[in-house]
Amino acid sequence: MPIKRDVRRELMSAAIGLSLTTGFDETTVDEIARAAGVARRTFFRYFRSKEDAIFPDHDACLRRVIEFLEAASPLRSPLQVIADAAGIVLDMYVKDPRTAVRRYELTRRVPALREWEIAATSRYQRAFSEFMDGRCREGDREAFRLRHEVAAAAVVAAHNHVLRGWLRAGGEGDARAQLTAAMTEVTQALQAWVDGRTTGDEEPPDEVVIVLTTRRAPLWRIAEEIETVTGRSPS
Amino acid sequence: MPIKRDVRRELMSAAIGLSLTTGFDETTVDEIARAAGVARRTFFRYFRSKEDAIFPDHDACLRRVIEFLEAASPLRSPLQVIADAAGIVLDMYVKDPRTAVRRYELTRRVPALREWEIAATSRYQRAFSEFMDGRCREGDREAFRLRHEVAAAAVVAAHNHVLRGWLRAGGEGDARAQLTAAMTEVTQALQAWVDGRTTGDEEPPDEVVIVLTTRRAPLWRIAEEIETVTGRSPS
DNA sequence: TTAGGTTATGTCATCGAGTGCCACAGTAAA
DNA sequence: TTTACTGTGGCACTCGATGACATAACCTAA
Repeated sequence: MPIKRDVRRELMSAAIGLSLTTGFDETTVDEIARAAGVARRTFFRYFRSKEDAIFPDHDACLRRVIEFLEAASPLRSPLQVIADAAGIVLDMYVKDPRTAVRRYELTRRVPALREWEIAATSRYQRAFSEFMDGRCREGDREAFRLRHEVAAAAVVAAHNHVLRGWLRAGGEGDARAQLTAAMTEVTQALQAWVDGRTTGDEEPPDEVVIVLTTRRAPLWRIAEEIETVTGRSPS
Repeated sequence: MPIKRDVRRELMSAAIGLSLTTGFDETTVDEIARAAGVARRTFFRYFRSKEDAIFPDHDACLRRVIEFLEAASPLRSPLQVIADAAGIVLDMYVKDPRTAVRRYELTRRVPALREWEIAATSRYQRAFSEFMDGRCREGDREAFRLRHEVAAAAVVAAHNHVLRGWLRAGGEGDARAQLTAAMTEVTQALQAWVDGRTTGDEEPPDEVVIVLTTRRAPLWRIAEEIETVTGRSPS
């Protein structure tokens, strides 16, 4: 039984390799197909375009991201969820550092590829933004859309920041840890605004008082309890 | 003396018009050129590609934005400066609402155009980010790059939010005022973090939620109740 | 095993975007 | 007028991308 060749993988590898040595524009689809041992027409059965062959995993990754978002618990903060979802994208790069770094070399040199990747990341951004819309109370949706779009853009920007740093370092270092750190910064900076806890007009922060009681308890009893706990009388 | 025709403008107009009626992919460069009364070869002397003919002003606008950034007073907050710079981009659309709306129709229908525009806006974003880097003390640059990239992404996202809203409304309404309002929100939410006044260590102010329940109630029931009352899920 | 169907691949033809090269016309300067 | 420059048209060519059709490989059921 002959081992089934991974034609798709071989085409991608040939596309990246030839583009790195000869240049992306200078490499024809014919050459890529021949290097992978298939016909030119077959190339276009695996990839929609020549650029597509350089980033073959974004489609599948986007699907995984959307699944992740849909499966996320409604109890979690939407901002935290999309910050986690960015980790799925990062993983796609991290799991094959060698290819990722080679690709990075290419995208730095070829504008067409840079724009292709920007378009790809914009799809994640859109998915993030729509997810946050969906997790929002319907009546608030319009009012919060700006915050959702900004939050999605911020998370994608933070992801790209970490990714580029890791790629510039040659694929060395703990990208996941760096992503976590970056996301912590971003979410802390944005969480309150995204949640609508700050309107920009800024009331002083309230203090949390948790009272455990029963529905039968009379009001004066609750007041008494709050007073002893907080040291002042509830207003 | 014959009035010199604005061939570039006529080509753009023909490209948008024909694409709206016949479809962008279905319209050939031949047809666009003929509609503008020039030869096919001339088209490519004015535009690098067919997509370029739909958005002919982004190149000049990006140059204006960069000039504005370089001319901005170093005394002003960089975040405020890029928020203002976004106004230059918005103005490009607003000064010709009719064309802007027609273009919007096109970008919604043609993925290639959507991606072209996303690539264009990413150039503004990059300019914003690099500007903030440049206005930063050299030693802080690395530490602040994440914040700069996030801030640039946030400003661009806010701009796009306002722009899309205005376009969906058919080019009616005071887009500039809406942009100012959106930028006020965004800058207030980000200013402290971008300036490094907060390190992200402190907690955002919490909101008071008082839950009256019984000790017997299961956790999911409480979560459900909080969600319906506050409109969002507890984290 | 064979027949029948499905899937992956190859061949061929065609369209159209984008580019290089050369020619020509109008215009301004010498 | 000659010279030089600029805008334009015509032509040919490459190559990305797609559709139509043929063929080979594989799987399944009888």
